[in-house]
Amino acid sequence: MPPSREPPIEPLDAALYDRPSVTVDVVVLTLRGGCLEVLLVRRKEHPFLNYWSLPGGLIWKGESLDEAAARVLRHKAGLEAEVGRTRRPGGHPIYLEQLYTFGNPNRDPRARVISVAYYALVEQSHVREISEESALFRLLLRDEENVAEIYDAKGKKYSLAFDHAEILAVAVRRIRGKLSYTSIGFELLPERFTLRELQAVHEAILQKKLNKASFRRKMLASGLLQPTGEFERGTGFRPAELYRFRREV
Amino acid sequence: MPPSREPPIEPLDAALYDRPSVTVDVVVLTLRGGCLEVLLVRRKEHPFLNYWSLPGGLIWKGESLDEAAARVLRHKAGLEAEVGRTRRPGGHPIYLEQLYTFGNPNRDPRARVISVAYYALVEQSHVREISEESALFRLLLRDEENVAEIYDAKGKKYSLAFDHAEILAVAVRRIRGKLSYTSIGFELLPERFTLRELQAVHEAILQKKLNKASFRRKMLASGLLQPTGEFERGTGFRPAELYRFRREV
DNA sequence: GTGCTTATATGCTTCTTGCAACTAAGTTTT
DNA sequence: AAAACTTAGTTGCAAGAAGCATATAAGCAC
Repeated sequence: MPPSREPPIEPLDAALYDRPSVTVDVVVLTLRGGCLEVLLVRRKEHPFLNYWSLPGGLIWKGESLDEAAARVLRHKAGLEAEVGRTRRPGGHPIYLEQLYTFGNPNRDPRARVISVAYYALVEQSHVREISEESALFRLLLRDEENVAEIYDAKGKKYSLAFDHAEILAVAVRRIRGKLSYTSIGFELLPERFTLRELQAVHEAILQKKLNKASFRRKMLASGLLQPTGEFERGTGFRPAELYRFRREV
Repeated sequence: MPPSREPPIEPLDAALYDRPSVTVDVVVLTLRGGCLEVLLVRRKEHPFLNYWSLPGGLIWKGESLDEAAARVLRHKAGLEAEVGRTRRPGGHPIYLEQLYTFGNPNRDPRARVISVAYYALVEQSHVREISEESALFRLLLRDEENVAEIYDAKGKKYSLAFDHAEILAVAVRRIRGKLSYTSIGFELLPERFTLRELQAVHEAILQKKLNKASFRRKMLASGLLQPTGEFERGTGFRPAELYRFRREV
């Protein structure tokens, strides 16, 4: 039997239950200049007026969580995505996946808000800073820290609204973990890319230098790369071969 | 700018928003007879009256998701847990961690219910079938399938309430993934255990045989094991040494 | 052509993993 | 008591993966 001191599992009246708002927040990540960057939007309301925050919104009736995340991505980042993996007009998919759910009772001072966080990996050229109220920021996660740090192009550091710095930390850790046993590393690259670019993606996510020869051997042996026979152009110096990610063998 | 055909991100009236119930469901896993088993409870209400389901409950006011999961575990499984990792009276912690959030609009036919799923790993001797309305079932996840299968001791297969078979599939896959780069393998064992038992845990989770010599080498080299100098007793045949999991080096 | 830079390949060493055979320590059988 | 049996634990070897250094190749500038 359950301990007698505890309240019963079902409270006698509905007042004990919570009926929270549920939102979806999306971590849109891209790679620029060898660093991970995240798309943030400026808040126009209290609390955290004028703070930068993750794009997000309340879920709607009849909409799944995945659909809500895709909608937020579409409206606040101008990106078409779907959890399976859709192809955008350009032909390259956007990777979108549920990350974690944040539900501490006081994470929003106004009311109980539970946020289901998603993350999206987007090729750099497709992230547009849709309005003056959205921008890309450099993302840095130090070892052992449970919040990520955010910097603008000038190196100025920012505090984020709500628990969003914590959400970013969870996102970076998740991506680091999945890098080795999934193919998410390709999601930040255009359809055709060089091995050097692929290595840069891995190095940015893991925040450490990798051995060139080993990296090439492993990638080529994985069977995930399809050589296109084409090469970079106008690089100065020897051009690298372009590869394509081979989905499904 | 966002496409003009889409509704605005913030609907004009609140009728578009959903204000769902939020519940926590807990996947309590243990190991018995070389198989993963899961604790299920029998439903006493419609829908899915008399179906077996995951223990769960609505979140309460002022309670975090982690706390709600621990409360469900306490009341419906008689287990003390906390997400960090607490020690129960016996001295062994219960591993509890958020798994994934399920929010399809029709997963509960009565109303919109979003469920934040957790999973707990429990040493076999501590799982009690608390009442006649709870029991352990064998858990099997076939490759490529997106729902898990549930069998009782006689080998009879059951259908679960709601999307709970899908939740179980996600749980098994998550644990499989984390087995190699975390120490969750120890959470299903008592404080002192043999290498053979540890290997059995890994084999049950991965559902494949492992090589004895390689497994031993890797485990001993990991530095996670502390020999106790003590040995099994009354085993018939040569007794194996007992090891302890060394938390934090 | 030379010199510079980056791409790509190769040889070597080290570490890991899988496989098989071996020794060790108990109990049971004869 | 000795032999047989079963599981615990070790060791040697081969195949594979990963780190490191070096060599060759291909483009550009001069």
